[in-house]
Amino acid sequence: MMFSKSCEYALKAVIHLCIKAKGESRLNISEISRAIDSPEPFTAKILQTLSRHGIISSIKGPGGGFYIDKKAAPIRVIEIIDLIDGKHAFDRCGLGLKDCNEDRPCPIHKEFKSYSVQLKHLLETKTIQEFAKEISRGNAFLINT
Amino acid sequence: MMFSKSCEYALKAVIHLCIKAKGESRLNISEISRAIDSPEPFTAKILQTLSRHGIISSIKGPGGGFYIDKKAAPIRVIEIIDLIDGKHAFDRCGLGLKDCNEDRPCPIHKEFKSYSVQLKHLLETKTIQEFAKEISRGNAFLINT
DNA sequence: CATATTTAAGACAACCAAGTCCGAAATAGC
DNA sequence: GCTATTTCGGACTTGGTTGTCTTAAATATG
Repeated sequence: MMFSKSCEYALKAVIHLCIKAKGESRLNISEISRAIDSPEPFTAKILQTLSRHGIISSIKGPGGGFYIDKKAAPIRVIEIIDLIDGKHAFDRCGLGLKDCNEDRPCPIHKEFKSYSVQLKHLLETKTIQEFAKEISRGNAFLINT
Repeated sequence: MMFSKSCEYALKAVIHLCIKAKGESRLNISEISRAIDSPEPFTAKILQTLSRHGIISSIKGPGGGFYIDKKAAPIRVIEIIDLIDGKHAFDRCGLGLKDCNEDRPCPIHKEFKSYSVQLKHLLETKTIQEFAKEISRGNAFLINT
């Protein structure tokens, strides 16, 4: 697994919010977890974290729920990964060395580096909104049939 | 983390054996775990698994230990990963979907696929012996300073 | 203001990977 | 054959991630 379960749910949830709750409309926890096929209370925890850090917004009380602020900038995929899984979650040494670098590389360093550089660039430039658009168009999906 | 701790230790251990215990000479558990900086009893478990599946060889008793059969074919990196972490450990869906494919992709499927294909090819063609050579030449390392 | 609805927060439980321990089996050397 | 050494195998412990539950806080509505 590239990312933790928490991170997978976070990515799916924010993508779904971008489609269904941009601006005025809101979605509550049960609607979200149903849409992305995730355990409801666990999803609640993750949504709270995302909200606490300002990646998504929330409103308590009747008619409340979670939503994406219309005026907010597009959300880069890397922001969610850094928040949930920690920085450099995906570009650590393949053999687990703490200090693996060009000067003192592990044997698979060079090969892995070329991938993680590409991957990092992808995650830093791609936005959740772009993914949401693919879903809206029916070109991609968040759950299995 | 790309691979499990078990898999990291397995890769390091087999690389080390390729350097120090090819043919007649053997290394025991404490020598190996010291060389690759891993917990001794946990490393023992992993070496047993590798031995049971014929990736490395072992001899019990005084002067015994683990070694790489000189006559055995070079060990492809993928063999160790498949054994320890299970098949397709590294090319599962980035969002955790069970059935994610071209026909019904998750939004990050296409981008991830292009990496996992490259990575898979690398792991299927690179051998432990090649990595061992890099270590022997002083161009790569298995532990931090 | 009372009530229903919804998120917030923290404690708790279940699960799995990581790591330990111990007795059994094999074997080399005396 | 006895002893020391070493791997083998299984049971056990620990720690972190995943997932649940319960109570509190906020707020919309009548």
